[in-house]
Amino acid sequence: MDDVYSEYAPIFKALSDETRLKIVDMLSCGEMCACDILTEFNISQPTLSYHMKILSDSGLVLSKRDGAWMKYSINQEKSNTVIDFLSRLIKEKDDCICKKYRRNSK
Amino acid sequence: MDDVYSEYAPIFKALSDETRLKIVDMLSCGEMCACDILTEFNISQPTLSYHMKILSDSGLVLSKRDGAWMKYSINQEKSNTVIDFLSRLIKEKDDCICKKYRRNSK
DNA sequence: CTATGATATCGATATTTATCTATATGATAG
DNA sequence: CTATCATATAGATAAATATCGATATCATAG
Repeated sequence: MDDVYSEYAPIFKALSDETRLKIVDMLSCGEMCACDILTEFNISQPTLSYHMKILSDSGLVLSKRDGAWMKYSINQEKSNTVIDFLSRLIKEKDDCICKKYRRNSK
Repeated sequence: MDDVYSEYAPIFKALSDETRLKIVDMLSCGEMCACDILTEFNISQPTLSYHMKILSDSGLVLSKRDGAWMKYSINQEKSNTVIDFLSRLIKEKDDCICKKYRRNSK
């Protein structure tokens, strides 16, 4: 019902860290393996693995194993739903929650 | 330079909490005062004040004093820059950081 | 002025987050 | 098989976050 908020809050949390934002940007041209992503940051391998898990769990990033490597890529569909959600969130809409708090509603 | 990431990370952090997402939604039809927002949540007045500060600091929400009340509203321009940022982030682009990590680049 | 209502700040605290080192697991090459 | 490379998990920890009750500030009505 109004659990769109609890659905999207963790996705924005995934985007709320500069390292993860940069990773998403790095993936925007196509898939990369963890080892190549790692070279760009001054973080340990477990820390990168932690960030990739958060991005994967959020649905924004897809992962697949390719032999010894993990290949990561952007989930464009999911990402677009986030953009749509945010676009709608900030705009007045017919079925808007905010009508509830204004005159001649209810 | 690549501090777009550190510029936007705190904005997504502001959006990473269900209470704050709902507040933004409530503001989407126009301004509301803190006291009216508060009635919709089971949180204390100081907690709401804390959330409103995070939203205001992020730039997503504007605040102005109106007598004893604080009136909050969405900063549509700022919000649109966030949507644009996210749209660009997930898409391939000419000046993309990800080119750096691929053949015949540098 | 002063009482009241609205909001902000302070101090404390439980929880969550980001990070590390050490270690385990998984895959492949020889 | 076993050594090696890539990744994940476990355990520890410092820092950040969300929350509260108590109190301070600010604005207005009387």
